[in-house]
Amino acid sequence: MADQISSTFAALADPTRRAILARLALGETSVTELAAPFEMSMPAVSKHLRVLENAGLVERGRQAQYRPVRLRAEPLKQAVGWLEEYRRFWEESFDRLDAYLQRIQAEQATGNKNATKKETKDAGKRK
Amino acid sequence: MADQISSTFAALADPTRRAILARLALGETSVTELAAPFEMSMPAVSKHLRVLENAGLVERGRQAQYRPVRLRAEPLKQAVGWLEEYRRFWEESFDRLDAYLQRIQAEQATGNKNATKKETKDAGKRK
DNA sequence: GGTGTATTTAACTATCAGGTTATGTAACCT
DNA sequence: AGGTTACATAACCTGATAGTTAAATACACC
Repeated sequence: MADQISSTFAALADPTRRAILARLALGETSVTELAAPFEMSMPAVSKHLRVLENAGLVERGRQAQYRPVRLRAEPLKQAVGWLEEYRRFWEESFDRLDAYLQRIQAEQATGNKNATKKETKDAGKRK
Repeated sequence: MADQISSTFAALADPTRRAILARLALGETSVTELAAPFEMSMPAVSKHLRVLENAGLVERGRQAQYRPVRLRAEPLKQAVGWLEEYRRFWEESFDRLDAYLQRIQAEQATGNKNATKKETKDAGKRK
């Protein structure tokens, strides 16, 4: 089995599974109800649920014939933690030209040395 | 081809690719240097880069024989946006019992209304 | 105890992902 | 021009994913 964060991201890579999680955010429900919106057989949904369960993103209960499914969001926390490391990169809001300009500017200013470290002085300038 | 967010998550689901992105956060570099830490052939790394590129997570330049690779973090923004929708779920810091207690409390308070039409009476009873 | 409902498991198929080796291509370096 | 360096592409293999239909299981209800 893969590491936790890999299986979390893998689970999230499928639109059906993301839709299932979105539904579960409204509250625990049955497999049949989860399956209803999809043009897909029940066993297919059952498999998606298994993937989500293996990733720790859902838990399953037992209640009469029903096996209620419930969201477990903890793994998402870890995923967001990983992504946050990159926040500064997208917050620099750069398109390619900006990036290029910033880079050569930085290079000229510092005599190069750490040209890839980005200096991004006026990153907020877009438009 | 899949939607943007699916291919972003799919790209992030592989540890090699996450390591590549982590390296790129330190600055743009060559394919060979990216490949160095891995026990894997160059073509394998090349494929990973292709996946990252298709997901919009890297850009590639051309500089003599080198084809420098550079991080593009914008798609991560969207991914984190999706995840943020679930933040409240993991911040509620709940184990299953907590979740159960919160749910019945809410149900009692609101006269049931959004109990997922299932009443989930003793859902917290695992074992 | 048989029937209906909810869901899983099994068996199968097709496609995709990640790896390999071998070969091709483009730019640099005498 | 010929060799080396840096990389990509092609062809191939293997295992995992995503779906299917059909059968099995579990419980509720009469």
